[in-house]
Amino acid sequence: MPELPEVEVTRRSFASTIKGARIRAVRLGKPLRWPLGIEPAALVGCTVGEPTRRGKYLWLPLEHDRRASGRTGLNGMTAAGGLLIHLGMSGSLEFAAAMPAAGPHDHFEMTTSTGTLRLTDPRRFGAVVWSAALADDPAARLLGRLGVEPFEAEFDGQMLWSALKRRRVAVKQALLNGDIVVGAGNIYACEALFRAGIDPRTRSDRLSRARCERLAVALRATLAEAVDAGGSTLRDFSDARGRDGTFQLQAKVYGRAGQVCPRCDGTLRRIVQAQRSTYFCPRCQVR
DNA sequence: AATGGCGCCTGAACGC
DNA sequence: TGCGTTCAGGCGCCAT
Repeated sequence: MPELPEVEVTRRSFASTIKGARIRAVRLGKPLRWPLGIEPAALVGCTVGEPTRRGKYLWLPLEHDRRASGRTGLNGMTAAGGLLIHLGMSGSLEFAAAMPAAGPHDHFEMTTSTGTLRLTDPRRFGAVVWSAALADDPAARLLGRLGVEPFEAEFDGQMLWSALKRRRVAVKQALLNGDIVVGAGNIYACEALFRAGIDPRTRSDRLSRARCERLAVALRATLAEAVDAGGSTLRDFSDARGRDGTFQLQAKVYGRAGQVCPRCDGTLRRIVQAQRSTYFCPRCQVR
């Protein structure tokens, strides 16, 4: 499931090769979570800038190219702005010079001068949305509720503590919410809490400042290690060059109910919080 | 403002 | 073999 590491790994795998590419054609498959918001033909002729990431979203800036002639959109206009991309639950991007024929789960495809970018997303929780600017709607509305980036200096134990002390939900849910700090989905929230020795059921406002410090460090380290491992490939994630991730092999608790805790020899458990599986060690993760 | 629950989707795994 | 059920979970949205 694409969380911050998978999105970042994907970004790095095609950022430099797509930068500067001229869009030649855009085709859509079945509807994704939200409509594109612009005529696909209006994107033709734009040049793709450097892809960036915010939380689990990717932003592909599009620029006008003054030298461009040829195809234009409605009223002779081409679209600048950019594309906000979310991989949802089952999405992955591929960018390649030669692309096999589109399959039934390929729902967005953009042919450019240096290769084709394709979004494959069987469950269609993902989205590709055009926005005139990152600061304008719809991008602004989608990104507006997001918390801080975990690798920014602004995110630290103090900041986490002051945000959590106003919440009463379980700390696992607070992490998943993404309005305090972005990036952790179910896998990395579980792993970070294990690393910090914190019971995922702990009420957010009951965590001491020192434990928030540990959690902030643990979350950062977990996400960084996952990026280094190329993300987690549980089923079908791979980066834009088709490379699988390996973090699932070094996960300490996720998906390991019944196994021995790698730290204390207790038995790992699976519980359900907010209709989602939580994996943890009831012995060495304390409230 | 914070919180809990719902719905969107499809494929895999499972029980009968 | 075939069918129905459950599960996977990101996240906007709604009601409370």
